[in-house]
Amino acid sequence: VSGFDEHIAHVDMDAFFVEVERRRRPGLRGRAVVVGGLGNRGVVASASYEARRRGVRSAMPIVHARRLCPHADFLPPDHTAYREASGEVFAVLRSFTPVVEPLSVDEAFLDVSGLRLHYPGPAEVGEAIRTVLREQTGLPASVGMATSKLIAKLASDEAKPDGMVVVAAGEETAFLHPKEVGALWGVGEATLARLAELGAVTIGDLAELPADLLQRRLGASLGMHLARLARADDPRPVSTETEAKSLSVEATYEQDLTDPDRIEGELLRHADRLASRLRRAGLRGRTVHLKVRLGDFTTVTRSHTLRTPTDTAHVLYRAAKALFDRTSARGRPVRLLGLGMEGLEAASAPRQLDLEGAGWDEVERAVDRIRDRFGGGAVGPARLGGEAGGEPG
DNA sequence: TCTGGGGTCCTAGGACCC
DNA sequence: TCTGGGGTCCTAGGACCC
Repeated sequence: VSGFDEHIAHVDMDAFFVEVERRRRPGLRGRAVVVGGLGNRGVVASASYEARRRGVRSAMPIVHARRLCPHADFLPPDHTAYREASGEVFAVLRSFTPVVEPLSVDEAFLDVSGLRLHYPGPAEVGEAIRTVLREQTGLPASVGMATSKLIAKLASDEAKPDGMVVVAAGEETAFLHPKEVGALWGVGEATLARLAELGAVTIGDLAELPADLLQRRLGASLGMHLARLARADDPRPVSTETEAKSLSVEATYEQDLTDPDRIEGELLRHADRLASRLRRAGLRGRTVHLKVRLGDFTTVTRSHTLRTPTDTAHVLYRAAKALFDRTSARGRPVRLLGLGMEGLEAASAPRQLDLEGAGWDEVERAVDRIRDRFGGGAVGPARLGGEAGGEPG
């Protein structure tokens, strides 16, 4: 006997940020722990299962979490530590197979077909992944094993926390149909409401609806996608393609901004951070996006496509200011400012001479070198008065 | 309770070209 | 003088995910 059909693994780290904190602060074990922005406008990024038992959830306002669970330890996020731990996790996953598709810092699909001859069955593969992750990183993970991405992902949900679930070939529909439509990847609040209007509560209900009806109500793409998923029809392969399509930075302010000088200063700071990240990634971008959220939470975006791709703060800042002037946000309270870039290409790609931005590339590349040697705060735009600039470390 | 930050993908209208 | 259909690019907004 050799081989098995359940060759797709979905690996999902349990309460990832919390567990990374516990790894270096064992005193946090067994306690309710919440990681998230600590300001008045912060939300929960990760909650331990002790806190979840009290009703704390991801994306919940932190003030709400404090009310539900006042005795929890509340920690600010340390993204540098999480990025590093994520690197350890992915190194372990790639020691099993090169066919790894990252979904986020703490989640991935693996195609383990290549391990068929080395393990008696999918359960042994799943448990081996969990065991090695635990040994090498000290972090708990849940694993789902199945014949498709759709079912493997739902299986890992069921395995949580710190467990493993195999859905055997042939059992997909029986596993899938009793679940609620909201369990499907891609069904959020808005789609849930529309499906409820159609009388679809479970995935089994959804499978009864004709695809063309779903397409009319949900759009061509999502409608067809859901019609197929509900029938357990999911041939998507595990893909190792990971090229970034966009890069962005944004910030929500403790108090809404109204001072135009302050707003320009923040746009400059964003331009500087974004340009720095682009250069570090060896990328240039063509389309600049500005995002402005006003005090009443309405959000407007403006974008502009440059003639020539750029990675300089100078060009980004000029574009950002011009875009802001097109929003009618001037004089109104600003809750959030974001700056993004898409239409990315490798910085090594041949480029036309851009006279307007000429000269700035070299200046800013020199800034990068100084930051690499002396740290992110060593040098920045004069307007910022030395209080910020660049990426940490 | 009052809503983060970093992403991906989709829709739809208008411009422009063939 | 009035009118095709398709393709691509740009822009704005929205849904969704972790």
